[in-house]
Amino acid sequence: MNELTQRQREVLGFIQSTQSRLGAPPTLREIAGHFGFRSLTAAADHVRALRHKGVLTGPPRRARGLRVVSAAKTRRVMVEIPIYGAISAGFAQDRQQETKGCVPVDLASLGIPSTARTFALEVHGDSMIGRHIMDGDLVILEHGMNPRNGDVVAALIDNESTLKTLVMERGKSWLRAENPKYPLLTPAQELVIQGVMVALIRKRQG
Amino acid sequence: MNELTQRQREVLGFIQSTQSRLGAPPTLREIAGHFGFRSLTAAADHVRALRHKGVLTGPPRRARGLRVVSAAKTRRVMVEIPIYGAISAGFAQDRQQETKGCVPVDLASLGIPSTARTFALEVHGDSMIGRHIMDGDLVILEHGMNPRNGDVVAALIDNESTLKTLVMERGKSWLRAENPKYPLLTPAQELVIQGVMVALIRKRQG
DNA sequence: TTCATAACTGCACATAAATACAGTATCGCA
DNA sequence: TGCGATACTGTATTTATGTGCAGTTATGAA
Repeated sequence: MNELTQRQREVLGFIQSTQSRLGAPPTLREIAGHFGFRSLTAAADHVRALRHKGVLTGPPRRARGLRVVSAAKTRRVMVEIPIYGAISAGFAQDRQQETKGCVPVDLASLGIPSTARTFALEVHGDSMIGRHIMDGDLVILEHGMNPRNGDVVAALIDNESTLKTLVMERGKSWLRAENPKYPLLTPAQELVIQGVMVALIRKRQG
Repeated sequence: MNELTQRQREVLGFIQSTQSRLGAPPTLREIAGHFGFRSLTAAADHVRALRHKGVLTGPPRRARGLRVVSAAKTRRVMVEIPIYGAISAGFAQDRQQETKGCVPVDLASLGIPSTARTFALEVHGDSMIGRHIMDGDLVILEHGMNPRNGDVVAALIDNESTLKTLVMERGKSWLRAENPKYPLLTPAQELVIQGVMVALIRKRQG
């Protein structure tokens, strides 16, 4: 009953990110514009559903009157940073339970578009040193994003999340490993692409 | 010139408190209602004055379009990101005027300690590729921080901010350039160290 | 004095925004 | 088969909101 659909999660995520980015929730027009709706009613329907399910509130008939209810859970995009390899097969659903570490990061403040499917990986080892990704770096990824040729993606190999470079050639996709432990090229179709790298954060060693 | 009157401070305070309380800035009517103005123009005048004095911004003719600028001073550390080379000799004082680009970044959310002397540089070229710092990366630096051996620091060379590696040996400090354009080693005493790198942010190419 | 500015009142107006209403299409379910 | 929910298109209507114009009062500087 209280479950949100995929689309509703996307709309809620957009409302949240707009709130933290601009300091005010979006209008129905802005929601419709962001998702490409040609009708305001589409956005209004989603907002009505989110209101009905209790995750949105606020006075009616007021400009930018939306308020996200579960502020503690959802006001900011909290990126979950699992220890290397913690993400396993049942990705989308079980993500919450399987993360061992969690660091809150406000991606909107970085100008990085963040949705409900944004997550992060802490890099272990020098396997991606060819792409200048170092041990200890934080890689921000987006699940379900359409990758482009040369993008760094996370794939599930031997029950571990591994970063690879996506290579598209003659209509086929390959994953180029920068880690000698694995074959240099792997057909992308055989693997689950967990996410596409959208940003990287490196901190000075404490 | 830039001083706010007592009344203007009150209005600004109300806008700020409404923003943090409700998640959106107030409308002119709400401002007028709170202060007992019987005319909207009173509120509009104050907002116009606050805009003119630079503490308020945001798009015009938009519902709840006000945005408080002073966030940089009070709430969040907004990091100024000058285009490469924009930082020149008069560093601390003239920083505001000389920045060409500016991106607000909430460093606290990254777990990076940020002070008034935190700033950032956008990296141009591959001169720091040896430290896996790529073209287009955002380097967050701290001015006045005590550097450690091997830290990446920004130094002023030929009126440009240049990233170098600090090497300490036998009580002496050297700057190791990763850029063939400059001598490999430079005595650190002869140069002004503008800041020590504390973090790095890399975004996916749009 | 005159002028500028701050701090308002009061009204009119254009538009930004939310909402209502009437449909269409798909899907799972009983 | 019908029903409800989801996910939309398209149009119209009402409300909310920002802004413009004209005028008042007070204060302080030229």
